[in-house]
Amino acid sequence: MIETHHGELSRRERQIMDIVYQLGSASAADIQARLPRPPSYSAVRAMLRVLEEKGHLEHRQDGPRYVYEATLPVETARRSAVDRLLRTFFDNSAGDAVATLLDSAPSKLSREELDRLANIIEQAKQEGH
Amino acid sequence: MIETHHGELSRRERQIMDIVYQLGSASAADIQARLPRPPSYSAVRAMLRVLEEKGHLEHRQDGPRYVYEATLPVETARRSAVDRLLRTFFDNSAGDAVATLLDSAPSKLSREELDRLANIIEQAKQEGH
DNA sequence: GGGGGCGTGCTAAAAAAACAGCATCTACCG
DNA sequence: CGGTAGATGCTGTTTTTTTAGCACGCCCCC
Repeated sequence: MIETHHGELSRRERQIMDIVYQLGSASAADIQARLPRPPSYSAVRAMLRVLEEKGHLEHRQDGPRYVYEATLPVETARRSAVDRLLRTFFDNSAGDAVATLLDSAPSKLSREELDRLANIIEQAKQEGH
Repeated sequence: MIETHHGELSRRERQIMDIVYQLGSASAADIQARLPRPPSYSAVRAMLRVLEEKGHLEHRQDGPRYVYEATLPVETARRSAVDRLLRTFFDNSAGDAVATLLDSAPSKLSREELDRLANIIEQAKQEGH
């Protein structure tokens, strides 16, 4: 079984996986550019190779260079990250998490998004009842 | 400046900080019991000492033993963890994150919680407009 | 009052991670 | 053609992490 990017990864490995998930796919140079206190290019490639050996990443050739992607579907990794966040900081209460998200950055939510969310909630009420 | 528990922590350190945040406060034994593939008791205490030196944890005496807590307020760490999740997996869209939370575990949200969330959304609509 | 259980501090060693350098290959361009 | 730029594979070294072991102190109770 392949682990998700948390829990069993080293510090740099985790940072790299985060970047890959964020970008969708990335070259060694992309990753180096975004790594905090970036190490040498060689170092980055060495870690990419390890992550590939461990099964977390895979690469395809894109012109002259390698482009890496996560082997685990992003939905799976996301789900797992959300679960972890819920467990660690919200005592598994999705409601609390949603509340935090909503009142933290209210201005960042457009009218359309708010409507969409209201719909989802409405639907949940129907089903739940 | 003290870092949050992500980004600059080693694997074990991160696991420990997660446990501490989850429990609120914890003894060395508590932590050992919850660590995956638990190392020796001594090892756990050594890491706690390091985390304290680095400023991530502090301890108080509780009867015969030390009880550790995070120095960073849980709200701060939570906020930072949420931001990270948003950035990594939701392209900074709080709306998408909420949607994921809502339709992932709908049954886990009680009627009361749904009402509460609906209120928050309603309020956000007012303000936003 | 002494032995066991349970806690701590400290230190050293083993294992893993992080890193950089070099050799090589290939494509392109003057 | 050659040489330069940019890519990879590989390997060795340094640093950090992870771990266990040992000595010491305190409290309890047999």
